[in-house]
Amino acid sequence: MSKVITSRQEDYSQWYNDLVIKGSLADYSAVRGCMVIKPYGFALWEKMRDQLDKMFKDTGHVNAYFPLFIPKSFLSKEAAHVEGFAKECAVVTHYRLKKDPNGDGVIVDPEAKLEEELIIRPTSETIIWNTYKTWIQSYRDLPLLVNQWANVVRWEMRTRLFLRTAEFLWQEGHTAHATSEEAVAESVQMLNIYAEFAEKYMAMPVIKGVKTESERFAGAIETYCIEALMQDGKALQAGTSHFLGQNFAKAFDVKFSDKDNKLDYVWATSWGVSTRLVGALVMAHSDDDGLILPPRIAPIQAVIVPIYKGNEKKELLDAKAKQLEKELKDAGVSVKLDDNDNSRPGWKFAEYEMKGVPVRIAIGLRDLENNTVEVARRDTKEKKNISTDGFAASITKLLEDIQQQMYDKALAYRAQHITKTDDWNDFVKLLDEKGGFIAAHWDGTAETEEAIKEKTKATIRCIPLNNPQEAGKCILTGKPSSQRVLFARAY
RNA sequence: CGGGGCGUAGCGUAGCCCGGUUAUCGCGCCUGGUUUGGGACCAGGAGGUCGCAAGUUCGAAUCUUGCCGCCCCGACCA
Repeated sequence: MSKVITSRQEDYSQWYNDLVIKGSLADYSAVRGCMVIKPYGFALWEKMRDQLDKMFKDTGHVNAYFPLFIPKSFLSKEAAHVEGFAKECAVVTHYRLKKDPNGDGVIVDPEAKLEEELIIRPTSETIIWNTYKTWIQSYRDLPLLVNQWANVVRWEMRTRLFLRTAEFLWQEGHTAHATSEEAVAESVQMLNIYAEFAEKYMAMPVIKGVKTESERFAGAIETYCIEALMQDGKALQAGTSHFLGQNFAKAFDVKFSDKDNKLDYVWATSWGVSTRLVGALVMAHSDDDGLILPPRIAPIQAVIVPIYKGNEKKELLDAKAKQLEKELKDAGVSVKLDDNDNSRPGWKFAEYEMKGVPVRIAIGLRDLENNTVEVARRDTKEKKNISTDGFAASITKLLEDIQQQMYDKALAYRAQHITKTDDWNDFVKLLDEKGGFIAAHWDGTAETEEAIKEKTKATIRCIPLNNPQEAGKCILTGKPSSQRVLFARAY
């Protein structure tokens, strides 16, 4: 027993850390607040990235790359934007080091001070809109649909692996449109893509909604979001899509001529998801034995473990295992045959459970005689023997079932954790004892939202899209309200 | 930045209160052998600036002071 995971009940935070570290997703690094994404964790991110990238391209977007550095003056051009990010920007002030004349090390060369300091991008709206100014002249240049995969830096006071690190990987889409309607439609389209990705691939149900003014992206007119629910009852924002109006076009003077040769500012969107999704995936599904990964995102979908006694029929067994591996590969399953002789089957079983591999296939001498294998699924721990006739089809079907059942389970959990209440004491009690989303009336003011946050640490996660309208009274102030909004404590 | 915890081999730790041979144990690692249907066993072996620095002392992992780093909780945020 070399790897022990803290149970969720004992310490949820520690459980999460254990999973990330012991599941080989990431390591702490020598840099405060930054992590090393290990190969297995990166493979997971790559699976997400590749799928999202395909979905972006299928909707007409193209990839590009903009600089890591942003001139300081750019950031101040959009007032709300600078306000939102100023507190967490890393700044480059010099471009050279030199030998320390008083010691062995190096020091910043005071002679090499930059004329204008550079900000490490916390997001790229400014550098991109500064560039778009030169790309856009006419309505024929629109829409401009660009995405970039990049790293960004936000100097957070307190960090958590994947959920909040000083540097993280993400994609940021930045689009320009001729009309407001078209830009809004783009924001909603991307929100739908995120939701589809979360639900179909990550098996993680999400609620689509809009943010209140105080939770809105700095510089946006409207922020759309998908909100997911974690197993400890806390909400997690899994993706955002912003309708930016003409704010950045005005700040960077990006105008276009329409068909009637009239000049107008262009309309913008931006949208992003990050490596935070890895953290969401971990917390949405996993258990006290390790990760549980949905088949469509799992780097390894099935692992084959041969079990032998000495060298008896070992060649036959090896041949059979290789044949099964090939059958799965041919069927498009990402499979690993673990015939490493250094660790024994029991160790391998535990290890692949830790890593969340959806399906484990064990084959031994008994199976060889019976033309069977033992198949174990990670999500339910269920084991059964199946025939090797139609093997690949059985496994493919099983992977689909697991994907579906993981989603259904998460959906059922969420359904049980959206609670309506109209009573303040009940509201507080629900937050403390049950968790999850609480659907309650709100008078629509930022003051009330802030007061609720101070009293309960719960924030308005979103106002769901197509939210039913219903007359009621604000949960805190009793003032009239026209709809319920979703409150939760959040990551 | 405040509160709490911690720093001893790759990982997890004992020893510290009450200073005294060669710093404990487990896992992992290396060599050889036996094993393999739920984290194997035997034998041998390698591996240490006890977080860093100064001080007290004949003598410091242990006492004193300062510093550094990490984790958890809170304020900030995705």
